[in-house]
Amino acid sequence: MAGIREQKKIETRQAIYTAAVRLFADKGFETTSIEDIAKEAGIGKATIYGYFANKDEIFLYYCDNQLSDAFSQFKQDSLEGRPVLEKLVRFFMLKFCFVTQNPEFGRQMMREMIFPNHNSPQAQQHDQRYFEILDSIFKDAQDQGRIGEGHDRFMLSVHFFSLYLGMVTGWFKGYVSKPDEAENILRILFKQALEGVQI
Amino acid sequence: MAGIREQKKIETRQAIYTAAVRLFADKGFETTSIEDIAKEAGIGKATIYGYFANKDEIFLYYCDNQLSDAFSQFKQDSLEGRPVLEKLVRFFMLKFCFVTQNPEFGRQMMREMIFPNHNSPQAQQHDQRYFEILDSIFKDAQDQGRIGEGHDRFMLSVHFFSLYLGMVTGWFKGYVSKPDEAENILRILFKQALEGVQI
DNA sequence: ATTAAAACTCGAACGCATTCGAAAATATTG
DNA sequence: CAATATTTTCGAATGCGTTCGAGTTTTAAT
Repeated sequence: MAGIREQKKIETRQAIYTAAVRLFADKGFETTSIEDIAKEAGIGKATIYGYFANKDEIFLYYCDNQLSDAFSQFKQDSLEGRPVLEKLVRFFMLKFCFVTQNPEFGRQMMREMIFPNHNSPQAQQHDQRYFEILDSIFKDAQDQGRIGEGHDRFMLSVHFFSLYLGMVTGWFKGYVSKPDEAENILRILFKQALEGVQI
Repeated sequence: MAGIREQKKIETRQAIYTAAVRLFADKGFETTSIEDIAKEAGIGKATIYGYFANKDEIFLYYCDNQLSDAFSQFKQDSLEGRPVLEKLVRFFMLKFCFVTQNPEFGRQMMREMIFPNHNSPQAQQHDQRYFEILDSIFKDAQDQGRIGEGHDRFMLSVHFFSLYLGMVTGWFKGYVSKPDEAENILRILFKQALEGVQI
């Protein structure tokens, strides 16, 4: 009988995941232990390691799902004719929402995504989807003659992503405290990048 | 007798620090336990917590010392008449050296400095010194009429620091593998920022 | 010099992520 | 339907960072 095992594997993974999400949301990441998750999911704690490599990966899986939702929401957003600046700000602020909703989650996520301890294929895949969206924004802009064709689109993506990163750092360090302020800083930085600062 | 205690405090702190540096350099950060450090320093492990709040702080203290050296070296460097681009690249590549010398150290440092778990005054102080140097670079540039006076110097600092951050991320994610490449990417990004990408 | 307060020390204990290893569940083969 | 191989499970054990608390040393006050 093929399938009894496969069926259970899927169910168990899902059970772990939903238990984890519930607890993370309820008590936070650091204060939720693997044993808590196991108990909530009704299994032994060692079993979890048959489904996720470590605690961080459960968390990353969650982040990835959340952000995927945000990304697809962005695609549906009709920003067709809007200026590049507007599109970029909108895109990154969408991502930033996730960070502000639960600061502890956000920091943990950034740490894992930006300076990962375990370089998982998960994260790499996430990056790719990320940069695809940015690429499409810049492609439109180049087609419309708003941005020079000579600029490598990947480098443009890296540039604006970096600026976002810098702003988020400021947020976690307490230099930026309100979301409005965050958006404003993003706008200033993006404008600098678009217009240049040199005379 | 005033001083017996103060004297010992300084000695003990130094002993912990040198033991930690020796072991970190020898075996790496994660594989060096607090107990190892205590043994090497000839004290009990709980004693360490009277001198450093946690393991990360010992490490940050080390990073801070290393980078302070690099910074003062930079000031002495005679880049007087050179273009802003050159100064900036030189400054950040100096910092990047530290990252490349021991990748594990570098990642750990970035994690703690950019998305700190414990927001220590240590790190804040470090940031400040950091931005002071950038500020002086931009001040010179504005004085020489190379960069518009209208640009807030702090925002300029944030901008270029962000670009550095983005490059380092690429390094840890494996998209950038050689230091030469790193410098090149930095150049491209900095040029984009200086000249702008908009038409 | 005596003594009470304060600071320091360190082995034991705690909580937690992760690994081990033997037992149980399922699949595969003859 | 055995009998054997493979996977999955989970309590126990490991290792580590950090905290506790009792004992010790130094300081301050009389």
